[in-house]
Amino acid sequence: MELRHLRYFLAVAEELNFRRAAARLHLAQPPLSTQVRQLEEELGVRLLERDSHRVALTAAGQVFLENCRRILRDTDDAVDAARRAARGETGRLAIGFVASLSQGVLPAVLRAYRQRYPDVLLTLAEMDSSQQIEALAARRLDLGFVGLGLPRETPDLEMTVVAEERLVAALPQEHPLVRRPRKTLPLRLLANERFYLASRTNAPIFNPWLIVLCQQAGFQPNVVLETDRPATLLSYVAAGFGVTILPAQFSRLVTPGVVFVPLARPVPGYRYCAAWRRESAMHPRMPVLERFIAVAREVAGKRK
Amino acid sequence: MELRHLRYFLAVAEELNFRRAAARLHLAQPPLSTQVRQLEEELGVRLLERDSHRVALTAAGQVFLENCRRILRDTDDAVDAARRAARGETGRLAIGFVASLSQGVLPAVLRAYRQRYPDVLLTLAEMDSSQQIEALAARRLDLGFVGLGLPRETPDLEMTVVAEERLVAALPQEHPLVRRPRKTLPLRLLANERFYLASRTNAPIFNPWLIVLCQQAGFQPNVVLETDRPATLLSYVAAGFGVTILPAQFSRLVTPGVVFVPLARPVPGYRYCAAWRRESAMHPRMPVLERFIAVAREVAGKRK
DNA sequence: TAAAAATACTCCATAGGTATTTTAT
DNA sequence: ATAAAATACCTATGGAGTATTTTTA
Repeated sequence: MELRHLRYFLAVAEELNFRRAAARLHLAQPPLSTQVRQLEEELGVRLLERDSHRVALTAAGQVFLENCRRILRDTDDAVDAARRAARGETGRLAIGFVASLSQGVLPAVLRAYRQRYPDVLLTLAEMDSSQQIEALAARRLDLGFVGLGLPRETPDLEMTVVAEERLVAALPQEHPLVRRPRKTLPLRLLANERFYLASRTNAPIFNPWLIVLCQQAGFQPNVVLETDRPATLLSYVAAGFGVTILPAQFSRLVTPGVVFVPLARPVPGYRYCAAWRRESAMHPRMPVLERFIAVAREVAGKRK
Repeated sequence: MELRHLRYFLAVAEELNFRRAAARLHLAQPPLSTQVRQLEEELGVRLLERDSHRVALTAAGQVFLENCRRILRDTDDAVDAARRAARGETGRLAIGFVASLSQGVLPAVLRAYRQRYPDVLLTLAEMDSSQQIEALAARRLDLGFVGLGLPRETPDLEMTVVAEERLVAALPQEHPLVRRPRKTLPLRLLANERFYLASRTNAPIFNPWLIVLCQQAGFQPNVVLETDRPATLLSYVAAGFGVTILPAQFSRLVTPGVVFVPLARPVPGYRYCAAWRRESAMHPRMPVLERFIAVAREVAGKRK
């Protein structure tokens, strides 16, 4: 039994006339009769009563007709579903992101993507950058939004920058540098300070990257690691224990006794990127991912 | 696109190996490759990634695979459903019956039928015999349980007797005939009585039939028609207004002042039958009906 | 180099066409 | 007599087989 048999039977059952059904199928009448008869023989069931002037469905024919309609509709739908999947319009995407992006590009990208591809099921997971890189390799994630640290080459990943944030130094209110007239602070002026950094939040990407920045500015920073959140670091700064450097968004964490000063050029901003597994012959890039990357690039580009 | 394409793709998708899939399909490998490629070309979508050592599903392939499974299962089910319908195991039957059969053969037949053909949907409607005959012609009923009166030939119906009930005369307690020693009463002894008959309950089958019986017994009965129920007739009898004749089941309606006496042979019993449209070339008998008739005959035969 | 899929070609089964017969009104 | 489906027969498309090449781990 082939779909042809179902299509032919459907036409005859709807027209109740072999000649018209054949015309509708762009077919001569005799082969149509042959195929329908063949179908009946395979089923071992009479589907149509015919005499020379009338064609009528048997009880079995009525039952089969309804099923034929459904099956033929389902095959059309299956073709359509496959095409949509190939176009990246349906499917699943598992996406990771670092917490510090949850108020940045990420919502903008997600909004734009969901609007264009509403039938893709997105799974979001907040994870730190290194967890994401591991999860990408393990195929638990399809794409991760991570902090871009040392541009260490990860040969199995591709990435694109989606956001860049200036760095700000957080200084105690009474610190002499606060009284400088300039709005920005050259990094090298912090050479003798004690740096408080949050290992849990920023490790392992941000902290090494910052240390390299200091080295490029001509000094080896005196670093104290606190296994805690940025807000905690700021209270240390407020207490006058030292200074810290953070992406600009954390200056929203207004803290009495703490003054935020943007770092002067040429200190670069801290960059975030989207990362995904490099495609291979056996694992071509998933269409959904392809589309997501395109949207992410577009939205990130607009925000620059 | 034909079912062949789906079957072939399914095999490859499950084996993830063209050679093994071909073997499973009792087919050589090259035609299998050809067909799968043909399917992909028709869809305009790559379903499988292949290299010389591995075959993997694309996202679209996964979507299509699930739909293929469902469609192929559905076609098998459709074949099965058609066969079951042809065997009379599924479908619908609209059945009519006269009220006086609702405690007779009818429940027995229905019980036996439902047990053997639980998937047939029965629609039951209590109607008098002539309504049923009309409904049969109008195809609102497939089978009717009716009283068998004058065996007037209805060329478009076939029927089979399913029950026969003796007739009883209902006499006032003080009637002289009650004092006869015999247990049964010859009909001709009622020649001079006034007959109360229920036109609503018994017309149009029973009453004419009874009148013919009287004529055959040698008299023209003096008939009073009451548009009412048997219980009402019996109260007239109790009041001494006249007599009535009823199928034996109504002697259950015990009424003070009324005595029931079975009529003597050769007066026949009143017969009920199942009736259905005669089959024609264009309207062969529905399989469900065929089976129902067989069960009805069997159960009616056993009860004799 | 080896294992697997793709390609090249050949063949024949059968879907589909044409001409005609059968059937029922 | 007519209209429709069935039958008979023919044609040719394309599905399947065999032999071979290509590909990549």
